[in-house]
Amino acid sequence: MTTINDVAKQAGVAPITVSRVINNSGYISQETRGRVEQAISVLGYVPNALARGLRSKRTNTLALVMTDITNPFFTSIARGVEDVASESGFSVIYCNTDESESEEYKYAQILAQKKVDGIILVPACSQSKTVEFFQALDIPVVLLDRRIPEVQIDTVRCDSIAGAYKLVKLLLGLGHKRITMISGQRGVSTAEDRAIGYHRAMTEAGLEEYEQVYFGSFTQDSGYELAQKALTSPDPPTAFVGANNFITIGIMKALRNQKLRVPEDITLVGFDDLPLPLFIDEPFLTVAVQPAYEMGKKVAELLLHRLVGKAPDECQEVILPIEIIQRKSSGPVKV
Amino acid sequence: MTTINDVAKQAGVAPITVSRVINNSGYISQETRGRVEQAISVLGYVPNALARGLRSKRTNTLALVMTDITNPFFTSIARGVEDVASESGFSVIYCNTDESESEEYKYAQILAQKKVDGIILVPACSQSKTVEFFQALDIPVVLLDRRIPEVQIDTVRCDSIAGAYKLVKLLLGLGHKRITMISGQRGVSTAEDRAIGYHRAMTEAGLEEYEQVYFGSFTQDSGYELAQKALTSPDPPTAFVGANNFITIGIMKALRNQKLRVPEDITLVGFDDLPLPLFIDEPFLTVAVQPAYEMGKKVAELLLHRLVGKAPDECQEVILPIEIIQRKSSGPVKV
DNA sequence: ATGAAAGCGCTAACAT
DNA sequence: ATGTTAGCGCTTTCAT
Repeated sequence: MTTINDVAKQAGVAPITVSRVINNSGYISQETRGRVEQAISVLGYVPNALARGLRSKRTNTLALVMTDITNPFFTSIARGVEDVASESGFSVIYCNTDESESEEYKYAQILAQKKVDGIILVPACSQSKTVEFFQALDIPVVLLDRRIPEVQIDTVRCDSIAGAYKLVKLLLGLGHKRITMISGQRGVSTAEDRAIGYHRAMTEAGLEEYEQVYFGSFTQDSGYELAQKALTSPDPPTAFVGANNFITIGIMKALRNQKLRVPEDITLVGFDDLPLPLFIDEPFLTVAVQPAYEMGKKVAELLLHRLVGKAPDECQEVILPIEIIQRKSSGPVKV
Repeated sequence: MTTINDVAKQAGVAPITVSRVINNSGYISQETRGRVEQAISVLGYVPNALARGLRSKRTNTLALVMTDITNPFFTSIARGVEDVASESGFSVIYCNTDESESEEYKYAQILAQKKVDGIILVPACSQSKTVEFFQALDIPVVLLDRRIPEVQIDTVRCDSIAGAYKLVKLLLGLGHKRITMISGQRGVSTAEDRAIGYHRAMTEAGLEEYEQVYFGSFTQDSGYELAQKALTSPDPPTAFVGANNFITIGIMKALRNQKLRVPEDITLVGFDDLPLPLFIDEPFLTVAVQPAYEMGKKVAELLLHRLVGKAPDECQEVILPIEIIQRKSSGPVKV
């Protein structure tokens, strides 16, 4: 294996000079730089990141720990993170926890061992000890998408309460009263907050008696099952709100299954769009859209600022806007 | 930061003894092991993977370099790789090249620097110098999904020629003659092979004069544009074959755009299914399905065997079966 | 069953 | 503008 010493000999300089060339640090004469670059190229030298990291205590690596890498919402986020990180010379390690605390813990161990410089975490649940684990090791962490109450930590997310509130308001405006929300896991802030926003809108409209929220998980299967349950209840809803894209698709399937047409027979709205490349039909769902790519960019920027000490001491909470896109799936209540 | 030396002092042993405990290597008395584990727990010690890798020359890390991480086909592959790797104590670094040779080169540099133990590569093109780059550095590489001619290297893929052949045979059996294939990039084996399989079936049927293959890229946009072109040609096809899932969706959109119903007005088949969670409609496309998850498992197994020297010296080519799933989208030719 | 010494490849700190 | 020295945290090698 070619090392920095081999390059140094080949170029007739000291190893530290080679180091300065490959790091663009310190003063190097044009002439010396040329000789070193020549030697690097001749020998096919590739710096050893392990040695660099061990010595310098920086790996130029971030980690993005997500709960579901198959969800296009997170894929878009990942692109945003990657774009910003790579522009600053950082690489990104992607980890998928599948909403499991134990998987999250497993990755926390690995990432701590690998000495990544910073971590972007979508916590699997609010009780997660992962943040404290990293903070104890002095590894900067930033939360993404979901908040954890009672912990001082940088967070980039959207206002799920407001998003759900607006979505339900829209339904109320269409005359709906029996509105059912199908949400994600209890103990996950986005699932809880969207239920809170729903509750707020319903209460304001004096419709407490019609309130119906099901908690499950952010998957199609869960959405399907809970929608089935709601549909077979004594007083089935005239409108559904899905707390994320997969749940909403699950609800859609349940509706199809019951031969209910959207929006002719029943109304359906949800959180998070699906990207165009995956649609065969024209997009027709009325949705609350979170700016996933921008969330990824923003969270990476925030973390990178932290790393170079450019961020203010107190922790920041960045709330990005949710946009309601009204399409065909939301119709007036049928009588 | 807590190091192995701190743990050693705390436990009253030598650092090497701590090393043996955390690596489960060599002989350790139960009593010593207990004291060391106790010390590790008390101090919250996390081993430094950089130091370990630097010294031991193994990082227990694989890389999976893909061309499009947003494609569910690759997401499934990634799961297969992850499952096998993690079972063997390896972690996986995921890289997305977006079909770009220069991105591929960029990641090659990073991965070589990080000293990953082995690499699974979906080459962006057949002329890629990436394989030689890694081989020169003695880093094991295995190709996935796409082959590179004239290079001796382990490969796990499906038989695209046979898959396309079967798909076209099916169309011929339905009475179609004017069959158009929309394929991916020239110079990518899957794009070329699927065109070859098409050609073979058409030739066998004596339909050379009807042959029409468009090369573009494996994206929805490309599929859309090329399908538009084909539809506005003097002699438009009665059936389309999309060379991957995104292309097929693009074709579908072009058909919608022309108010053509599938399969009543025109037939559409393609490669690679879309996973159920993303479907709102019941799946209705007739497709040639590659066993993505198994491909991922298989390629990871092959690479891990290479790493421990369990694989035979000569390189292996594993060809997994393609399954044709016939659904509603393929109908008889309209007269 | 345990330990001592050395060194992996690099860069921080301090010269010159 | 370039070099010397030392050491990051660990495991290999060789002892005992």
